[in-house]
Amino acid sequence: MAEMADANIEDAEQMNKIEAPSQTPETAADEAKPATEEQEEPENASETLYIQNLNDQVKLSYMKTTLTNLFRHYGKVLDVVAHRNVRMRGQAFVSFAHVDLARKALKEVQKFPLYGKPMQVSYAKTRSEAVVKTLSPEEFDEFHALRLKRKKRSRWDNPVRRKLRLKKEALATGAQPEAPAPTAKRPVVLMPDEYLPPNQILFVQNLPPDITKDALVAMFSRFENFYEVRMIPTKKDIAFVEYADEASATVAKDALHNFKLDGEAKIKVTYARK
DNA sequence: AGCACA
Repeated sequence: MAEMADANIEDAEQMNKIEAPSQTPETAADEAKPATEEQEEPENASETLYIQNLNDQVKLSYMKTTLTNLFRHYGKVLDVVAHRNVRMRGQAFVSFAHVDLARKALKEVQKFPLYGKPMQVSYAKTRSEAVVKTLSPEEFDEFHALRLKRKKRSRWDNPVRRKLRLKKEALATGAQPEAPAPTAKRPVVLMPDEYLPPNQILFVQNLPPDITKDALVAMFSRFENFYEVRMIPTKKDIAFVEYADEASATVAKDALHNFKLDGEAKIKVTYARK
């Protein structure tokens, strides 16, 4: 346990040597510090991570769940906040109870390609409500006592909002299993098929089990730049269909996704995992 | 690019 912590600190220092922003001393005292001093963590570290470059095609609730699951590897996730308005889309705030957890998460998840886009992770500029609430309940209560006095039945305190808020609080403080220390350098998140990045290979699911390869070829070769259909002997309800390029695959995918083969169940056509 | 929640 102690050894692990030490190893992490070393890692953090090595990372800083490569990636830490250049120091800009603000006072003469800072400037006078010996240059031999060890690299320090950036001073802007926060319990909350600010994430940019998220795929805004992904439904917000889905994105929040994914982020919660992704980041719970590093400690209890207090809250995930994201909005879809113009200014805020593609961004999210993920809160932990300790800066150390955030630091480790930042380091390991940086550039992680979520839904096809590398996450850009930094620290939030201000403290999150969820963090204040857990780390300094008095401060939180004081703030809210004031608010409630001012706006008894405002748009932030009507029954609908209240229900939403309670749900959110349940999520923030809720019983998330204590996460074990991460073992892999990169976290493993299973991407839903629908959100996989483009691929010249398509993944076809929910095929009727008696479908023949010829039937599939007939169906998919109607689209330009078709290359081949591959089936798996043991799994008869799925197939892979390859095209010469992503654009061609995309045309076929869009045309055939949810297509009813026997007037029966719809087939599912998505990009294959790379 | 863009730092919210209260």
